Amino acid sequence: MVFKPTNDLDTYISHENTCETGVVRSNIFMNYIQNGPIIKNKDSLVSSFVPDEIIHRDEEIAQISSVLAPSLRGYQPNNLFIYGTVGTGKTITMKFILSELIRTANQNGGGVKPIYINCKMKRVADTEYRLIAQLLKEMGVYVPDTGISTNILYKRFFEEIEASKDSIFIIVLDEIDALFKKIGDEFLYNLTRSSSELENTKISIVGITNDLSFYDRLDVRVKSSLGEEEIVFKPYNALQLRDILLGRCITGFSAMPEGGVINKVAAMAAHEHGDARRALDLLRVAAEIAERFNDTMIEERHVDMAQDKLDLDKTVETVRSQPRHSQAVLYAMIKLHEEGKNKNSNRVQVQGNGVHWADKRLLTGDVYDRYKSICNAHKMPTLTQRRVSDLIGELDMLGIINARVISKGRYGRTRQITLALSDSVLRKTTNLLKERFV
DNA sequence: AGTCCACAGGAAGGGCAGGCGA
DNA sequence: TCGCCTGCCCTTCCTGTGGACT
Repeated sequence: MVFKPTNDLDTYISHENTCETGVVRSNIFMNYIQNGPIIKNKDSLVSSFVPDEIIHRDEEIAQISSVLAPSLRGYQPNNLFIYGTVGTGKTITMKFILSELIRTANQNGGGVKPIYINCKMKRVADTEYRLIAQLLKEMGVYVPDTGISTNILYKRFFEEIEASKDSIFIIVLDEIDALFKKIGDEFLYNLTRSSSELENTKISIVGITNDLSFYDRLDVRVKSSLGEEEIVFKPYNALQLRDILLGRCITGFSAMPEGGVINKVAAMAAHEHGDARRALDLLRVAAEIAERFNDTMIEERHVDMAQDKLDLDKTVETVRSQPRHSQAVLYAMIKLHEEGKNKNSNRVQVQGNGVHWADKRLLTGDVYDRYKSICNAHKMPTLTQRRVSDLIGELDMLGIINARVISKGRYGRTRQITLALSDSVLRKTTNLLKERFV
């Protein structure tokens, strides 16, 4: 059988790693070498890549630079908060500015020490202890993962800071809202209050967040000790996204995409709140798919397939990495969803138009009952409803389900749950969970 | 207006694994 | 080795909620 490229993602995936005979060939990489890749420099096609020039962010760069510039003269910059939705270039702009700041500081004798930490990284800075430990690690100080009290850790941290005489530390906390959600704002208070007592060095904090209401939720005493400045990054529009993509195409591809590809990717990403990260992911995956099809150019159909693949990969991987009980809860929802669908389709056949098409909304109590029966069938201990309620909340936060609290009057308050998965993603997820719970 | 239901969700604490320091 | 510290996962207890029902 000769495999012809199609627009069907399942066909693509199922043939992704096979050959005509199903026998593994010894020259499996030959096609890649012979046909020549579309991708010239993959690094420049990922969202974390910091290019030499940041476009469409001149105003923001000027604003942030003016806030941080006093550090070059030995003065403490104001604390700064940067807001903006996902993929608006906050992180990349900040990293660009930090590299420029270091370069300029080095030319002028040093003294500025930026530390960048992503607070969303699991087991890196998702607790107060880990945050301070990570700050110390960034300063070259070994810290054990556990075993030391947080107070002692703070003490060590400020001792290290003080030892760096006449320096200005700029601590950039990316996704600071994630840390705030976990541990509150005490760490901000501790950092700002203690830093005001330092004699030889100074600390400034730059918080980056997607949450525009973040500052409003801080405690009053934290707000007063922060005394912050704020900058909001607006979403990119389709034209700006197109410019960004064109820039990355030049550095990333040896063959430019087909005519409408860039516009299509830009339009799709602009539709998703001007998300440049999504635009780059789409373009990169489309290029990878085109290469695997041995095509010489990225076409619009590759972009459509990339869109499906990104959604699929993200969700299935998320489900795969969940704890077993979370998977059991999700499996309970999928089973109830399937049964509801079948039941209603039968009823439609029997009763004609008298019954509405599948009511796919599930309730917490039903999900919990089914979850318990799945646990019993697999000899797993059952978690309490309280805990399962939290797991449902986590699945909601991950975007796998939509859960909304409703009141059914005297029949109580509950969560109304719907699956937030497309058909192809649901199929893959169901297969994955069936393997775990057969 | 008061009652009731089926939870939601906050707070507190238990048990566990693992590291540090005396 | 032991006590103390941590994070993590979990349970128990409790109060709050909001719309239907009486």
